Amino acid sequence: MQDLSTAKKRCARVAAILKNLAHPQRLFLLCCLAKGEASVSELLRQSGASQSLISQHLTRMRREGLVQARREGNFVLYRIADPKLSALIQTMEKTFDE
Amino acid sequence: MQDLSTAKKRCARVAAILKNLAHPQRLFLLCCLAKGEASVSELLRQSGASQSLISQHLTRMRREGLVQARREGNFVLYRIADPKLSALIQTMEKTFDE
DNA sequence: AAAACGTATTACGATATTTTAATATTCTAA
DNA sequence: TTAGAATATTAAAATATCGTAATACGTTTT
Repeated sequence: MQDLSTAKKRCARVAAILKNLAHPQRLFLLCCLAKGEASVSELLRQSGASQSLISQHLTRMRREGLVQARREGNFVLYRIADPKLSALIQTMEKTFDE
Repeated sequence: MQDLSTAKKRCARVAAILKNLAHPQRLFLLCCLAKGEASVSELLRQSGASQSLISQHLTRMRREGLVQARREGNFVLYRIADPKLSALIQTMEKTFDE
């Protein structure tokens, strides 16, 4: 175990990440991406939310470093930046499965 | 794997939980409690935040079912309600350790 | 080069969250 | 039974987040 200020710093870092996950639509997007790269169109179809909103969510998560994007022709493909995050999301899905 | 609407419902449920964790001070409180029951005074000492604020955070998390409380004389002892949540928090601490 | 497609950005009102300060409550001990 | 310690509640201002609508941007196709 570590000292308090270290623990607090970690909490600040982790909380900043969790702010992104703490929204139903963003979490859903991340769950989709935890299964692999996906285009905005695909995410749009699955989520059912508006184009603008999805794009804003993705932009935000890219800005915060949770996801990365690459363009392929007309499409933009998103993926989760850090395998640790993928793992965490899948853990959460299993944990709150029932 | 399950159908989309099931996945979305789960995301809604989980996001509601994560909203509580997505705050540095609340996450810190939960990390403390993940190690075992603690009084408000103890949490207050460790966190260093104001009495009112800590109490509000705890009240909120109790309302949302993340923690439970019992009174012991003058003190109120808090604990995490669901072992699953304790486990998740410890997983997160390890995951974002470095 | 214009049209069409996929994605991103901007602006704004509505709503929610966070924090501080002041006060109230509950219990114990004198 | 009053004082004091521990905790909770309330109110209100400051700030942040959310969703919609309108528009812009980049790429491909015609």
